[in-house]
Amino acid sequence: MVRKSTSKETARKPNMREAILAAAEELFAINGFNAVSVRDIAQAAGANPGSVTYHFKTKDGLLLEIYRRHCGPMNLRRSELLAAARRVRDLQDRLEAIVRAYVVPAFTSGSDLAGGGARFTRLRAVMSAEGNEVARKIIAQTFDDTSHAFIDAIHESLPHIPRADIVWRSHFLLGALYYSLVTPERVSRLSRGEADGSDAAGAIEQLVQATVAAFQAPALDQTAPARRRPALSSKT
Amino acid sequence: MVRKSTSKETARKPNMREAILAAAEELFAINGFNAVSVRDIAQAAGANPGSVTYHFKTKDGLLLEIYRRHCGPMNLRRSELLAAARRVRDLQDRLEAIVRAYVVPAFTSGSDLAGGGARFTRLRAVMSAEGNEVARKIIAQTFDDTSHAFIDAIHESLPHIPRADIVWRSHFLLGALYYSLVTPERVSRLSRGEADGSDAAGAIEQLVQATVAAFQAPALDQTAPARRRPALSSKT
DNA sequence: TTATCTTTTGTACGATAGTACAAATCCCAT
DNA sequence: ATGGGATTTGTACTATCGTACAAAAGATAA
Repeated sequence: MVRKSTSKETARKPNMREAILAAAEELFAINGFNAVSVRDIAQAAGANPGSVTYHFKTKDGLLLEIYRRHCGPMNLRRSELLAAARRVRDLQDRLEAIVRAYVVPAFTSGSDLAGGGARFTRLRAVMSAEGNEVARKIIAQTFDDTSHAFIDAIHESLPHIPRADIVWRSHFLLGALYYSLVTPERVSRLSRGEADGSDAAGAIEQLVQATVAAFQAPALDQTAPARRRPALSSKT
Repeated sequence: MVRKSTSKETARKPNMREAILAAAEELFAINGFNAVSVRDIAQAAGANPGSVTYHFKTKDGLLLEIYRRHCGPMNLRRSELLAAARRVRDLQDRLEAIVRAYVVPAFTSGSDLAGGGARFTRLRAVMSAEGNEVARKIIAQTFDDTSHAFIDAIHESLPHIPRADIVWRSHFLLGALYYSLVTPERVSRLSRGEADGSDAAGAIEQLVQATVAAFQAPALDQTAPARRRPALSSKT
């Protein structure tokens, strides 16, 4: 409280560790884990390569710390919003509130961390695509509980839909969410400027609206042997 | 026709070039571009590292050739299916046919190439997440036309929905499609075995059903200033 | 100030990356 | 069979990777 920072991003010397974390987060989220070297991170943070080793021991350790930094606040925020959503009476409104509780923190959580949660969610998307081992372990540990909680909540508000269908649809939701953060410029390009893929609020509204409708789609009758199922090679 | 191959995957010496392409495609699709070395590819193909340089000059050239190999057949198949879908009279059925025309080739095209198009689509997903430059250029050149054609077709069958909304929803479709191919095991895990994420036919049905519903969702009224828009920091 | 602990710097090492290139080998028309 | 182009092999070069580690610098309490 006593020491005021210069309020510029070139903070004099409050925490080199934080600078490295921020730089790594940004670079990993944009270029992936493997394409970014420790030297790249150090340079972006204005630090020495050896300093990264000192604070985080290894490159994996650095990624691990990034996850640790974000997972807690994000899942906490999700839990709060989910709890509130569960109390919504109208089933339609409740479903929307649940979806919103899942989506919003992915764009905005970690409000104290500059840049918000969107960058971290993008990082998760990229790590997922790269099949990063460190990320995979943390995800399974940290996010599966949350995912199950959301799936259960959605299932409660849509009792006539089989759980498997809900899992699929929430999977699609996560994929859509990830992809929106990975290539937002594609939306702008394909819409010829009518939509802005980088506008978080707009993306959230679109995503929530589309996803709620997807969840409400009729159940996929898996007992009936496929009404019509075209193409697809006959074997396998 | 005269020469019969041994029908084992260790084909004696038909085409080392093909073996390298197949190995690279598989490794890139699973581990990403940067995590796979030319030596890894050569070893998986039973070839010498220098042989890769001989056939494809550079690692980028190898990736480029993979794209060239698949883009043509896949977009051709999509065009055929889209043309057929456009002739469907019932608007509801037509929308489903259009979505199916977009999704099915992503899982199955390149029928002559072993493994089908799912591997290539997964590769595209991973390259997209990694922000691969080579991939980005080819995508913009090759897929934007196809994407616009589908968006237009969907727009025709849903004239009351703004084009921007349709762009967003087709973007979500692609994200969901990608993610389904990147981490199919997540579906199996979260559904506790009730659903099989690796079952292409099942994934297609789920994806089509959910996406059609998403497209049919009410238009997002963007003139009205946000019915209710919670959370999200007030600034920015 | 001085002693001690923390942090940063500079540098080096071994491993591995992409690619180049000459030699060896294979394939096939003549 | 043989000559010649296509292909494969083996190896080497340079660059960069992650990481280790000793020395320098900075901070803190006595």
